[in-house]
Amino acid sequence: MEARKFSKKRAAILEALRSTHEHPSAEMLYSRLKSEFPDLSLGTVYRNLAMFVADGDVVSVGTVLGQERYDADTAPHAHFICSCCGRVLDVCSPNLAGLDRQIEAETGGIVTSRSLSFTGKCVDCLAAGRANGDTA
Amino acid sequence: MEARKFSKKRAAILEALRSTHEHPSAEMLYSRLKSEFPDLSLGTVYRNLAMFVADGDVVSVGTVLGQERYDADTAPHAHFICSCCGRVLDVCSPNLAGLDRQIEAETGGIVTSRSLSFTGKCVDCLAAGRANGDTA
DNA sequence: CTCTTTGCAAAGAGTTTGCAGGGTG
DNA sequence: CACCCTGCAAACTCTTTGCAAAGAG
Repeated sequence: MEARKFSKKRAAILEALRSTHEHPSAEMLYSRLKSEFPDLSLGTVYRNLAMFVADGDVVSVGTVLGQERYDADTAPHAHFICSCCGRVLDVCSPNLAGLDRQIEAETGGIVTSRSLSFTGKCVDCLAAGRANGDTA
Repeated sequence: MEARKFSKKRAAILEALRSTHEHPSAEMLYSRLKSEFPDLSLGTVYRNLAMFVADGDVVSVGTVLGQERYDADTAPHAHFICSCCGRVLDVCSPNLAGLDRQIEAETGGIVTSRSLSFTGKCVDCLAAGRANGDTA
C-alpha cells in the first residue's frame, strides 16, 4: 500500500482543481501553479493527479484534444465538450447510477463509474466561426 | 475539399471495423490486417481512420488505456469499458439524442454527438481476480 | 496524365519513470 | 532518521507528417 504524507504542492494541486470548473489538464494545472511554485515540475502534477484518481478524490473526464482532463467534482453530472477549443462544461443530466445494475446484468461485470458527455461546438466557437480543430 | 479515390486497403480497414464488435484501436486493426496485407503501414491505418471519422462512417469511442478506439456502428448505443483489460462492449441505453436540445439551451452551443459509457471490471477480469491495469 | 493513397521513417505530443536530493512526521 | 515527495531529464507510447513511389480514374 501507500502511506501518504502531507505535501504543500499536492495540497495546492488539489485546491486548484477544486476551485475551478475548467476541468483542467495536467499542463493547465502546471502553468496555473507555476507562478506560485516556480520550482514545480510537470512530473509532480502527473504523479499527484494519479494519486487523486486512485484515492477517488478526483475523476478523469476523459481525453479531450489529446489531453486528459480532470474534475474534482465527483458528484454525478454530465459534460459538454467543445471539439473546437476543448472547453469542458458541466451540464445537468438524468441520474444514470440507476442503470449500473442493468449494465452489470447485461455484461456480467461490475460498474464502478459512468460518464455521459455531449460533444459539439461551444457558443464562442460558433460565434467566431471556428472549424473543428481551430483553437486560434 | 477532398476527392476520395478507391483503395483496396481502405476498404479492408473499413470492412475489418465493420465485422467486429471489439471496437479496435489503430494498432489492433493493423495487426489484424497485416497478414492479409504484409506491406500495410500503421500510418495508413491512422490516416484512413481519420477519414472515416471525418466522413461520419466511423465514430471514436474514446481513449481506453491510452489507445483511441473506434466503432463502425454509428447507431446510438452505450459502452461498457473494462479498466483492467481495455475491453469495450456494446450495451443498450436509453435514448439520449432527446437531451441534445436541452444541453444546447443550457450551453448556447450545438451538440453533434453524445456518448454514454460505463467503466468497471468485465466478467473475465473479475474471474481472474485482476487488479486495474493488469492485462496479463 | 493528374491527383489520391501508401510505405517508411522521422518528428511530435502527452505521459511515465529512475534517481539523487529535500521534506515530513 | 526512515520513508515519502519532488525536480530533472530521459524514456516511452501513441499518433502525425513529409516525401518519393505506386495506384486509381
